Amino acid sequence: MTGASTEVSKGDLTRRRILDAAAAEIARHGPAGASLNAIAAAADLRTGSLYFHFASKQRLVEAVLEEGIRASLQRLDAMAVPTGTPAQRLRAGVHAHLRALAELSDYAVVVLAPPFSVDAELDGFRTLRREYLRRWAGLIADAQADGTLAAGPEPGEVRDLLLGALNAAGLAGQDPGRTADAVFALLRLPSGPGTPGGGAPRTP
Amino acid sequence: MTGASTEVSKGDLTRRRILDAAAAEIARHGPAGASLNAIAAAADLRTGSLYFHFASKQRLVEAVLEEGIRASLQRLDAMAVPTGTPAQRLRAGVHAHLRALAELSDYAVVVLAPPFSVDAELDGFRTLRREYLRRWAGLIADAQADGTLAAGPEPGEVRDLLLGALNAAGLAGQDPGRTADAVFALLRLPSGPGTPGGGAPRTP
DNA sequence: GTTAGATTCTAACCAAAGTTAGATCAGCCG
DNA sequence: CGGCTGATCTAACTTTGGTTAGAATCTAAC
Repeated sequence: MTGASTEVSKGDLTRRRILDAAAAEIARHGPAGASLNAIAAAADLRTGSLYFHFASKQRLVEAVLEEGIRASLQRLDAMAVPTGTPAQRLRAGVHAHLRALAELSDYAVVVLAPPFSVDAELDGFRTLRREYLRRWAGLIADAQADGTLAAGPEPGEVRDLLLGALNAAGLAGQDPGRTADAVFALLRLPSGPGTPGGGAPRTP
Repeated sequence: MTGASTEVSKGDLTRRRILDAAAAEIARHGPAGASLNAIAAAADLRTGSLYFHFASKQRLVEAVLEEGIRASLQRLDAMAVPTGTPAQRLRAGVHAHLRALAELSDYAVVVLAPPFSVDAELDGFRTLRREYLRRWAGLIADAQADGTLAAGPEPGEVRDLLLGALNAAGLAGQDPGRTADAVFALLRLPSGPGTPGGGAPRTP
């Protein structure tokens, strides 16, 4: 082998470059519209070279999807930890999702564009996505039990509505802080002691 | 000419068939992923025959977009007429949007999938879409002035959130009535005398 | 039944996209 | 130094997709 096991090899670097380029291209033109030529050019490579890192275009797309969900889930985990009241955790979740949207823009767009399903989605992606949705349903169920959210509709239903709203705002390039405030105001969430005043919580 | 002017000619029929097929294909695979071969096959035609009805694939896609927005706007007009309280009109608008989503499924998906912008969108489409959004911003502004919705955030911002939520539910295949009820509950909209109990208003 | 126009099919053409095989080059290890 | 492995490039091939030109068919009027 080349280099110590803990080091990032040269290949890992370009692999990342390819993923970034692919995410950008897919976000702009959809999975089908993203050409390997364009991706390779953006990654400063020749088209054929992509095949050293990914077995096929399909695999590359799947890798982008998986990466997007993975990073989103990670952010959700970091912010919506099981501490505080249901309302606080819900607010934290909203902030996490919006931040993921803003920071991973290209990856996030790809992940949450539901209409165009990539056929034969990777198992890893499905699993992570399911996990992400499950996590959210939990947050919502707690908020409903608590009276923070209306108790009528199913948690999964509410989750779809809420994430749909957040995604739309995120894709439109809205400021995460503003969007969060708007959502909380519309839902009439108490701006409790958890997150002050409405601004986004600080995180390094 | 063939046939009286008020009759639907044979060509008009197949034109419609092509549009339907194209909408379905685009909804499933995105504009770039929808191939003329697949569209023609679904419309029971040979690929070349499409060009008698549409000058290019681009034009066909534009026609689908325009058709989708046109039908949506028409439904909104029919239901959210300027009568009743802001809350009632808002509720009517929600129902209209959800019904459009359910009834025009393929066309609607195409219209509201924002991530993948069709380059060089047709002017007619842009105009109609703008009008649709303007209409909604009006509904929301009235509801905010009325106290029905929180007054803080901009109407356009709220509209994006609301439509995003509705679209997500609609794309997921949720029942329009259930979704409407859920939305109203979350927003704590008064279930006033306008639309009874929460069910979707009847319309032939 | 003939004719004109509308509609569809056939059969190509061309460009672009995904894919592959082999050559090339750089860096490390012995 | 000499060879091995990782990484990239080059140059092709194959398929698919959009597009076009002209033949063929159908429909409706005369």
